[in-house]
Amino acid sequence: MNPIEKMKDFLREVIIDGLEAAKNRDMIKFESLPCFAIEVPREKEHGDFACNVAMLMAREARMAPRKIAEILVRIIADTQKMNHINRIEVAGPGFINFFLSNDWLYEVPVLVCNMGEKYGYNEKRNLRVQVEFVSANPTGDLHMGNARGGAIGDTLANILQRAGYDVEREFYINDAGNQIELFADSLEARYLQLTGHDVPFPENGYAGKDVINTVKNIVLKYDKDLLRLPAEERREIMVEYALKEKLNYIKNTLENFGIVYDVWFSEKSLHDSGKVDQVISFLREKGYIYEKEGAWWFKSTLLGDEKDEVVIRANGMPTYFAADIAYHKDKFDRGFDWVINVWGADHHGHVARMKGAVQALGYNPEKLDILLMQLVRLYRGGEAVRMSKRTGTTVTLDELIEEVGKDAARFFFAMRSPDSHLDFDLELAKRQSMENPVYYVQYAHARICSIFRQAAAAGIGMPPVNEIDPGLLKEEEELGLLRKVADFPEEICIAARTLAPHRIARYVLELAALFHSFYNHCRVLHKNGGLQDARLLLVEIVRITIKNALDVLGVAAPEQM
RNA sequence: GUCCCUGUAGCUCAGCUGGAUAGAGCAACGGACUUCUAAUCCGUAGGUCGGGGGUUCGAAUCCUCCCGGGGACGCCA
Repeated sequence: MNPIEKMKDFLREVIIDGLEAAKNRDMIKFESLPCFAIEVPREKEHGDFACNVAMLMAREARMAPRKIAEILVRIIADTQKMNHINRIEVAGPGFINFFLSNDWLYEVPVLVCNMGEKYGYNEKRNLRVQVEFVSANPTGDLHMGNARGGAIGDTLANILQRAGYDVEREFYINDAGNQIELFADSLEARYLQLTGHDVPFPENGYAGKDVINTVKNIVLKYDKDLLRLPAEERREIMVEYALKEKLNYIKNTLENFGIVYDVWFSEKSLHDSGKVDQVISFLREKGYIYEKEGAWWFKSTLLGDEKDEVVIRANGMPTYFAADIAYHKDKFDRGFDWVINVWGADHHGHVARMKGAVQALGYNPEKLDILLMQLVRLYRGGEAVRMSKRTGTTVTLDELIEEVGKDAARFFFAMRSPDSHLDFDLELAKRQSMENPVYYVQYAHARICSIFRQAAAAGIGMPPVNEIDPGLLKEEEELGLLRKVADFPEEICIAARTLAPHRIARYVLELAALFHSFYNHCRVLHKNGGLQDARLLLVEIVRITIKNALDVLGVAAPEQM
């Protein structure tokens, strides 16, 4: 399933057996084994895998690290059968470097071919994880921050699925609270304006043209009929209409961006069902809620936060935070083993009290991970563009997809660490295609497809895998590709563990680079039948891996460019 | 003022739970197409990892203090 992990486990066993043997012979003294690492050295001269155990044991064993390593290496060489291992050496401050024979790499093609589009998936863990992301306000267009959140969240969800988790994608709909009131005010003002009344627009209202368009649709549907209704009723009808339209728009746009959710969760439903009230009562009974200046406060300072937070306003209305507590209770009640929220960094102040609330509710706050993503700053030809729904001066996700393309946009967002502040220059992204490395990767895939087209045209087909001898692949470029392909499942695991979607973008770039290099150095189609078959097999597994990695990123793998 | 992120090659960024001589792309310069797509490859050059101190066998990575950039600190979400 995971060639790298398999090999690491094997070496780990070899080392532990060796250490036990040394202990039994009184050659190295130690009580317990340290938590040592088997890692892949950066330098090729340092072997295929390296181990730091000797350095970690030096203190307890009262022995120089190199000395420990030398004893261990000798014992391993004596007692182990040394299958897979060509040689072991001690290097640097006490690293033990393993040089493997290539036979383990030659097992990779069969594995990849058999797994096909499933290559990259690890064993099931029987753990359910929920990823909530984007959760944009349904009062406006999707902006660049939502785009980044979408790319990061969806890619992360894909990674977790392949790491063996059962994943659900969720969008939290903020269809309640103050902003909806403000949304209603904005709709009301626009409606009255469009039907010939001279009314002022609310100061902090949603001034974007998208709201005007929505109200134009309302006018098309109802004409001036709504004027005859009481304001409250009119507002209700308009909000319902507008939310429906907006959500529809959000859903469609995100689908165009390659994102499909399992669950759309309504904040309003938490209020309507009484779950917000219930959770506040619960916390009140537990002593986490107190009254001050007419409002009810959550005592988050008890749980490590800097300041307490209002949950029920003096006017009796619950805050967004109150609903969010109920929402997270609901998440854990649904039985998720791991809950991940992708939030913009502007919400970071909310993290500590959210975790505190989860703890107060009696759940393990470590099961909640909040992935903060730094904000996107948008530029157009070097000039900063302010992103605000209210002022309406923003580039929407639709426009981004239209201008830059889904694949380039998703790759671009996924390529960078969530922690990096992202300056996105639209002019640059459009003009300089070389700065969209997505083409580089897609081109590798298309090139491989082209080889198979050429082969087919010449009547050449790839024999069944078990009739091919991968051992004929001996060039440095070939071995490097095998090795890189073998890395993929492990790369997925690391990306999942560290919540680092950008690792996959970098991985597939490196894989594509190795392929392009191979392509320029080795011919696939030539006279020698055996080597030709082996190389066809090699590029086939590279193609599968590129395709699968691009799938993780939500980027298409074209067969022709 | 407090908190979060960030500072690595000219530019944009990697660097996994501390590991060996800090990497990639773009830009620059020099090469490679009668041969499976040159949207490619090969080579050269480019660094005080913002700065000081500390922790240890070992620090770009961890701690601390400064300096610079972004963001958050509301009975908004």
